Amino acid sequence: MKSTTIYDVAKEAGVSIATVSNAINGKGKVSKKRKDEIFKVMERLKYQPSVIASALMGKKTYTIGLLIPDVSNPFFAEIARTVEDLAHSEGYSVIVCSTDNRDERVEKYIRLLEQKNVDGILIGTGMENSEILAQLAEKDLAIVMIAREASSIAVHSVVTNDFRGGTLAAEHLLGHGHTRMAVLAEDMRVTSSLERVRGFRFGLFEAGITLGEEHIETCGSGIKDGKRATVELLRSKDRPTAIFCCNDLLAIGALQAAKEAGVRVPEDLSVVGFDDTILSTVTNPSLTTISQPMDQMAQLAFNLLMNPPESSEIKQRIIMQPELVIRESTGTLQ
Amino acid sequence: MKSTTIYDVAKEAGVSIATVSNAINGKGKVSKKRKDEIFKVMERLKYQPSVIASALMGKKTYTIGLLIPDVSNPFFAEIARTVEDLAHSEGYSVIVCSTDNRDERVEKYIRLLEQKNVDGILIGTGMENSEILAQLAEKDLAIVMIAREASSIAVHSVVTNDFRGGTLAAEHLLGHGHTRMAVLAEDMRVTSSLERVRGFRFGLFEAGITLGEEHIETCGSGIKDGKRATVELLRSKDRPTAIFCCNDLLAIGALQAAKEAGVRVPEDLSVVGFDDTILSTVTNPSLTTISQPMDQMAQLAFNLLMNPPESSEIKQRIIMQPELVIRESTGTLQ
DNA sequence: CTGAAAGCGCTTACAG
DNA sequence: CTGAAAGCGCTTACAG
Repeated sequence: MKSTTIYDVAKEAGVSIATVSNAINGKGKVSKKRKDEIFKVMERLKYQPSVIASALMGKKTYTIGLLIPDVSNPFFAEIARTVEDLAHSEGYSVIVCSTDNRDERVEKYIRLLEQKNVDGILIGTGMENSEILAQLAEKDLAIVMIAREASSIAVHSVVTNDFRGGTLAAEHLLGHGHTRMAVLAEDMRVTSSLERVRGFRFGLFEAGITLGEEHIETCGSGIKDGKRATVELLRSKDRPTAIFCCNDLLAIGALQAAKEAGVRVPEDLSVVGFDDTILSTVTNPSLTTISQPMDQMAQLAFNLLMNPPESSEIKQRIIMQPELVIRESTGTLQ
Repeated sequence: MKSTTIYDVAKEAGVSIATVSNAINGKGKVSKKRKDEIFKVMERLKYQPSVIASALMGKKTYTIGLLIPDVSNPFFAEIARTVEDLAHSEGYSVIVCSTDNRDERVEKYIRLLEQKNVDGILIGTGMENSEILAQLAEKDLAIVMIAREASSIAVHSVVTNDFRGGTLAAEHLLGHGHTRMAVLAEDMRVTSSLERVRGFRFGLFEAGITLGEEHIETCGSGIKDGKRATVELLRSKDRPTAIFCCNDLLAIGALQAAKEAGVRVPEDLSVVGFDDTILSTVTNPSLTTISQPMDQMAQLAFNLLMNPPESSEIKQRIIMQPELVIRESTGTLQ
């Protein structure tokens, strides 16, 4: 069943398609009477303008792309939801793209999004090779990075002060008297993770404690990875009394490893996560973690995407402050 | 910067745009030599065909819509990821639509998807008013329901035997000697929840136990809802010794309520969830739950969407079997 | 095997 | 205020 087109309503209303188009878009001048007539016909015929056709004429597609490592990771699922709601309220749809932080996927997705003429891309994924981004930045496609750094490429970005987040974690742990600590870092592609580690290290450094390379475990970013790495740590002779994990998933893995090893949290081991996802409220003990103001970040990023600043040469970089959320997984050694 | 069009490559290759189009689509006959030439030019010019333009000619948009209650709910986030991967591997993008099970949202999203000419819609959301669906079913848009029933409307669907799932939960709990049980049901819009309750009831009935209406709490579908309802239940005089929750989120709420009330799980109270999301592995105690073969379901639903059976009059209804996953939240009363 | 031409459903100057 | 016409970037018969 062919759907009704602008021709159908034009014929039905006894006007030209140009007039119908003008009426719909509030362009040109159309007499009130004609306009009412047209709208009545549109209603009767259940006419819905084709986004495809109007996009072909250089109008928007009312679609944006959201690149994230993985929607099934609660942190990104929450971002996706927020972005989706914002977009929806402005008539946009969002195409979700899980990249697993893999360059081929990033590249393939971006190409797909370009072919579909999306109006903008929100990038919250890490990537090895920023060439892809560099190429993108040269086209006139709107791009905003969210919760990730765009090393050296000129794009707008909304990020959390990850360094500060790491330092917050360090200070909290130091406050509980810990001195032998370890870090679970995500893999090198995610720049935010690196910053967190740096910040953590800096916090310890300020307190006169050095965190050796051997106490930084670079693992994946899932629960299993965190568990595996923690099993290692707990086995070592100078076992740490506290672990800072660069995301909540890793922290949960740490919790599980501790439980299996009979190590009590927080009595024998403190664990700090990052992101403050729903998961951190669900574990037992619940997770002390560093939170980012995700809703605000999504809001700002979306706005930047839709209404880029006039002077397009200057790229904005909005930095949000993280917060320490104290729950049950941290405490003083007993 | 205008992107390169088929005209650019045609001119560059010294052929007509028709020939370029044919070469790309493998239509008509184009001599090997010309074809090679054309592809070389395309590469050089970094030509990417416009999906928009070809969609306007009645071709596919290579985009599908996924309607779910909420991407930030891990169960649906996992579905979204699976669907996304399947779609992506066939060159499709997926527009994720979180409906909160609210009709206005469902309606608005569907309209949006129609205007964008998506090639199909996967529906995993509940809705009060099936009229929307009925209207949709009349158009020639491909639709498949996943993990939700389409009451009385003729559409393809891939569902879990929710009734059986409820019964499995009942049998498991009965096996541990429980007799005073309660149910946390999601709200009425989600038909799957109703089936689960019915199945649970049936299981008890077969064992000669009647589950009164007063032991069925209809709440929302989030953690908070589950917690609130459980607080109520634990307060009642003939407090239940086991609770069957229609999803994992509710079950987690139950766990939290129990913890706060000093009720031990599973010693004093058993809790069974549904869905087997990542959350169920993360709680402490971890959650006994009923799992659905989500990957398979997504796979089947996607196939049905892309390759609907010939005789389009007959709608398929694929039913998957749920499984009991025993973890730590259930046991014999002590 | 290849190209000229029509058309998909819109929007946008441009006349009137 | 309103309409005829061109054009967006493709695909598809139809000739040759």
